[in-house]
Amino acid sequence: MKQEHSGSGDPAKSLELLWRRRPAPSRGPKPALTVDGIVAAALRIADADGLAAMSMRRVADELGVGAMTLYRYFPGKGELLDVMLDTVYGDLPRRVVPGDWRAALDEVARENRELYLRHPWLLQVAISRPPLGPNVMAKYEWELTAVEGIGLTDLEMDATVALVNGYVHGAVRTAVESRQVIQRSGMTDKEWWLAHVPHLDQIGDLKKFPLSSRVGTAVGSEFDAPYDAEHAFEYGLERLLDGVSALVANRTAPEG
Amino acid sequence: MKQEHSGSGDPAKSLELLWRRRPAPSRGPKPALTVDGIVAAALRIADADGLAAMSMRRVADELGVGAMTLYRYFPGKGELLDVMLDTVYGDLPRRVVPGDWRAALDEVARENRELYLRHPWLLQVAISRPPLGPNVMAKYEWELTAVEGIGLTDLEMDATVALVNGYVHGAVRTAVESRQVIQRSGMTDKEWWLAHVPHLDQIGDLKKFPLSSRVGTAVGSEFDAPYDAEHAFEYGLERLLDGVSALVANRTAPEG
DNA sequence: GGTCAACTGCGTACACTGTACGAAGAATAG
DNA sequence: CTATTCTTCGTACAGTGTACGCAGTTGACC
Repeated sequence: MKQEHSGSGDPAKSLELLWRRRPAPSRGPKPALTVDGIVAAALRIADADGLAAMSMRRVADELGVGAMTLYRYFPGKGELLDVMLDTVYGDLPRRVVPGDWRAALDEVARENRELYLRHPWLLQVAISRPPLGPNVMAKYEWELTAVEGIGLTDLEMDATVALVNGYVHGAVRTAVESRQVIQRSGMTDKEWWLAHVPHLDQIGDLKKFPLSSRVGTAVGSEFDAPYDAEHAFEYGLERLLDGVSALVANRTAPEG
Repeated sequence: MKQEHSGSGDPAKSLELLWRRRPAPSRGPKPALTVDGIVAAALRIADADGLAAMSMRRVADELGVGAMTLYRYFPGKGELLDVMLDTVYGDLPRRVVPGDWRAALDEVARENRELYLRHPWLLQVAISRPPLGPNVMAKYEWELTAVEGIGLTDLEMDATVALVNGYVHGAVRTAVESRQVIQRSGMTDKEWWLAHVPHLDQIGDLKKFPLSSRVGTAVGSEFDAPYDAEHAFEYGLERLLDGVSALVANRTAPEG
């Protein structure tokens, strides 16, 4: 996959766009479009057909204008993506679970998971140096709230939130890739495995990989894809929170 | 980022390519290239300039042939990527640490990390349904060895290996993205943050995000990028293995 | 040795991409 | 009324993966 990148323009212009602070022009003709309208069209396309289908020409077509018209509203595609990101972050419920850090982190993980599942193209946008729009800021604040006041340092709070977010990203990416490959190929994972095994055994000698054969077969016969993804997510999240729990316990009673 | 996909051709052809079992043709002129030569050229480009730079035309140029010539050796770009993947997996040392599952899993994580750092383009290829070449098989076998015989079920073994691999993928992706964005923008994260804060405060009122301000400042002043990535990796891996540890302890002494 | 089938290399073409440039027209300030 | 600013958008450019078909080379068979 190719990564899609944010706009690298100057901070002032980007923040103006994200916070909708562009001063209305006085002199020329009235603009036919709005930033929100363009973003909505782009989101419709990305949600339905993926990020690869979201070209500037396609978005322009959706709005009934020429492709270059969009460049009057956004410096480039990167900035459009930035605003799309901040916009979908606005859909997070951001429920706060007070008094129970584990339940709160669990909620953070699940809301992020839902968001990725609703907008799979999010998995493909690079988010180091996120666009600092209102919803990106609110999301980070909400996530930190989950681990505030439980004895972690500021640095550990940030690392923990990043850890959970990274985990969710990876888990959903795997699940979505699996879902997409099933659709594209018209084969389940089990069918795919069964189509390969005979050739593989003849050409590469499966007996040289006893653990892979045993475990691979167990996984293939036990799981079908959606169930698998669901359980992998639950399994990993539990391990992760157990790990954080050990740290929190250590911070709460360090003189032991 | 756009995902790059594997070839979807029939298993026989793909496995033939991966295991180098293509019968040498008897009739026509001798081929001027070899599968290994093409893969080596493609790897040189991908390692140096990234996956986006690795176009069929560029690989062909590197070898001094026309673009379409490559299609005599690979059905398409996807299959070339498959063989590239299996090839770099061959560079893993695959050191076995006997008798200590935690050290063994740690080794798995670190070797995978090194591999991703050496070939960052690996982060962008989708690996659900990996190409079943000799090195892909050996890697999976080696990873399962780390968690064999410690009381986990076959399903838990697979889930644990997948969890560690997913974690490493995510951690390295974050680190590499950060490294790349610093290079492209010529700004460190701290400089970037300091360039945004004044505009952000004026336009969006930072006082509404007290935790973000506090933690963000702490992170910004304490870390520079490479140190940050290193520590984030260590921190997360420790949490993860602590979580697995809790499960293993539970399986070892379940009647407590 | 001649013939034919199989094989290799590769030029051209097609439908895409993001976006630089500049022309044509509309709205308003003076 | 004019000058300025602002809009829409056609055209162009350098890329992408790869389908198609042609020219030339080689070895197998008669």
